[in-house]
Amino acid sequence: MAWELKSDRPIYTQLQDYIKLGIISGRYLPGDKLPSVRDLAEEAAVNPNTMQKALAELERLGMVYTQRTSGRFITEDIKMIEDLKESIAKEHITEFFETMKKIGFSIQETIQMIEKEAKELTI
Amino acid sequence: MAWELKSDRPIYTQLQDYIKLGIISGRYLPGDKLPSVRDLAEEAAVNPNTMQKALAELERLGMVYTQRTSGRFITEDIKMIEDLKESIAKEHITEFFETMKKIGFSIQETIQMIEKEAKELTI
Amino acid sequence: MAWELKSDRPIYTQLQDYIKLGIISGRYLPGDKLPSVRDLAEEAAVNPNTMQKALAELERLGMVYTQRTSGRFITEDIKMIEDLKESIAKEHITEFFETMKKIGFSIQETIQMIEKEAKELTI
Amino acid sequence: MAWELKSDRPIYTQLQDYIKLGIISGRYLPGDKLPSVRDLAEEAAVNPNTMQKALAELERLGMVYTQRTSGRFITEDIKMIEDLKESIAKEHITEFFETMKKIGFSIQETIQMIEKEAKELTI
DNA sequence: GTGGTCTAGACCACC
DNA sequence: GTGGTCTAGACCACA
Repeated sequence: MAWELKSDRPIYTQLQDYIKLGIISGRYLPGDKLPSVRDLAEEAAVNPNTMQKALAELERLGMVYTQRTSGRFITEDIKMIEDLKESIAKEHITEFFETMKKIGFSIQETIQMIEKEAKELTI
Repeated sequence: MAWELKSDRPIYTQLQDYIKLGIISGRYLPGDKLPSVRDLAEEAAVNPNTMQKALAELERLGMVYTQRTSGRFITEDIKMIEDLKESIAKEHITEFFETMKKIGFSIQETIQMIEKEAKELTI
Repeated sequence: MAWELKSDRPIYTQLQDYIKLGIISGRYLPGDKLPSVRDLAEEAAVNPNTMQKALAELERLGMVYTQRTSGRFITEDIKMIEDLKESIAKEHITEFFETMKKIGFSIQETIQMIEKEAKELTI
Repeated sequence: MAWELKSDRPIYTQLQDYIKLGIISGRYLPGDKLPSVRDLAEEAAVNPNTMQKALAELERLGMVYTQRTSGRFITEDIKMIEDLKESIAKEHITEFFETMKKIGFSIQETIQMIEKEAKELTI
């Protein structure tokens, strides 16, 4: 994983985003066991407390759950994962449309360009 | 103008991007006079030398040209502006596709989602 | 090295010319490491920023390349060096013909004089 | 005439060079009357005293002579003019060879290049 | 008042 | 120690 952390946003929210991405992209599968907080923290080069905070938040959201003594696991609620995937995608889509609008393209023009670009990418 | 400058990338490149955006979005029209280096620097809250560096680079690219003692002007080469607009749009499209791919959507799925989203936005 | 800097032309362009001369004359060989910006600046008795500006321009032209943290190196593109050598020589030749023309010698007369002078110099 | 004066060499010597050039290039003909010191000074945008100094030196060299009450005239000693022309040309030729040597060309190579260039210029 | 250049001095990331 | 960036402040030519 990348673990590229920027300084203009709280670290723990970025950690959350990376883990969420791991879940929705299928790298972490439903029911899988997550690495330990300590291992994840080391991997991301952050303080374990920061990673702990990120995971606690994800747990509050129901994305992961803890089994005492045996570790943290990815939720098995597939619908929740699908919903998260969709909502994150929508965020990026909205942001993308806004960027294109700033450049000077309407939604229609953006659609046209993206379809054209898609054809070139899938040749 | 926004002039939101982050610290994870050289400021002068960000200034370039903002000015490029101003040109391709039509806020600065071909042949228009740009504010003076000093004014732009004050507006962006950076050192005049930094703004100067950004503008010198844009000049090298042909996006602006200088009339000594009277100021800097936006290029009147409309094709160049259109090309820049398109290349910047393509960059964002490519980046967008990559982001969606990370989330777990193929190009085809992304297209479908974006068309669906576009319909909702244009209702 | 000479580093004789005049005040009727930007210093950084003169620095560029000196370094170019060093490259085409073979004093700096392809792939050689240049002295550090600071050392070159001290040697030429200019501000490091000025030397940096000169080198950045040479880098843009492809005459030198940078390996971050380890230094700047002369291009290994021998053809580029040969081309530069030739173009600089042509500039001087053209300028020389113009000077001779001002004095009142045609190109043919200049050729004759220079051949005569060459014979005397090579006796 | 150009009258481009640099600050890295005494002005009056540069004025001498310009006038010498005028003489050897035939713009001022043997026996011609020179403009007045005042007019020449105004034309060159220098102090009349400076121009006076330049002319006095040329007079000492015999390049010009003064007829009281009627002004300064170009020498009618054609041989002197020819000699001057030749010596100035030789200076430039010598300097040119040195420049080419710095670039990395021998006298022979320089001759070859200059003959080649001359052909292109006289096409 | 405009852009352009230069200096001095500082801080940063990288290895 | 390396290149890279940034700021502050100064001076210049030009019209």
